[in-house]
Amino acid sequence: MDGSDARGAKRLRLTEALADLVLEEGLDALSLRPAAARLGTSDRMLLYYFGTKAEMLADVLGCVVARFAAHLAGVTRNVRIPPHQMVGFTAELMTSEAGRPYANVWFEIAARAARDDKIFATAAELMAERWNEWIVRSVHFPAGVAPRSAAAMMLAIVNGIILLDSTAPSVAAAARSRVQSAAA
Amino acid sequence: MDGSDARGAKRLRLTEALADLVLEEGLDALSLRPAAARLGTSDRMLLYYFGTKAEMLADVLGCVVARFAAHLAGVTRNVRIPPHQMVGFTAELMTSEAGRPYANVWFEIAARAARDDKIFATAAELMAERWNEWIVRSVHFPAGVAPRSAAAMMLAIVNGIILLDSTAPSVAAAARSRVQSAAA
DNA sequence: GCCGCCTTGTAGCATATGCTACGGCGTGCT
DNA sequence: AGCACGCCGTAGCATATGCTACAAGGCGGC
Repeated sequence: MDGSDARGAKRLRLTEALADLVLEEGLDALSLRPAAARLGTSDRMLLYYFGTKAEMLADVLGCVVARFAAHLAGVTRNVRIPPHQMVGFTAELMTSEAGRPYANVWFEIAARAARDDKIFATAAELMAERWNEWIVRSVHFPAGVAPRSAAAMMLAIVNGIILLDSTAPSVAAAARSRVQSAAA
Repeated sequence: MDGSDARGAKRLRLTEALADLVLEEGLDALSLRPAAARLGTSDRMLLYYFGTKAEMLADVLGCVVARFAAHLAGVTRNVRIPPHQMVGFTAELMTSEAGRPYANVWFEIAARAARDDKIFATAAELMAERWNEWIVRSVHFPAGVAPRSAAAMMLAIVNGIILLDSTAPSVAAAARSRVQSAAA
């Protein structure tokens, strides 16, 4: 019984290891031979366990999204964040050392999703959805506002800030200062 | 005189054509042989005029950024947009048929800039900077607000919205509705 | 012991990619 | 006419990439 499913177990372990790799080096690190070398195996094995690179990619993306959701959930375990602090809080979270890897792959996934790449599109949608749900759960919205819409707005602002933060830090800093004053 | 600089002129024409290509198909379309085929020449010629692929990339990115700035300027020629409409206006602009190509390459550039890719980093910074300057010029900010910071905040929100729009349309729609009500 | 299956290594293939070497063609200058 | 130089095509190289073919080793069941 364990022997029959050992393959699945190993596939999962490989997926986790590949997710580590992607989170610190980006999607380009998923080339079969280099990636396999990092894990101490061969491209031959990756194909054996995943069948095809596309399937491997799908598994790894799913893993990354799951980890991201778990990461978010872990940060706000039993904690509610006041609405006016959520944007700043999340922006800080995503630009911190722990959050940057997720932000970076998020950008890569989103960029490819924008070209009609189905596998990235589904991953991106899932990731954004999870992210938004997390905001809904972590913020206590005042009565009268639609949580999902308000959360989406916050998510958009956070996304914009971290995107600018990765490209034009001075512009991002200007935007952040604005968030500060708005929150006060 | 014209003969001596014919090379530079042709290089510029190639750059423009490559920019067209990139804007409609993405950065991956810049592989030498496929790109050259699209332009009716050979990879040999691209190397001849640009010297190296890296230089070609730099030229094309510069061209794309310049065109983007020109596009923005053209839309608001002699027009000022009220502050409370700028976010919605720009979001609409970038998700329109004319704007999407710019948004898509913007995401690609930003994603690569986030990994320490210098050439993309400089292009991304320039593009964000130009974008922000355009907002500063196109909006008449009330006295007492720092134009650059306010523009940066708007830019962040727009970025977030179009990013979500390309990945999770339903979330983006929720965010947009929020912008509408805030503007009213 | 032997057979069969799961796992894994070694080679190889077909294609793609950036770049180079070499040579031909035409134009303008002397 | 001859010659040099700018332009360009053909081949080729070295490497990378996804994937396949073949075979060897190991392990459990009969």
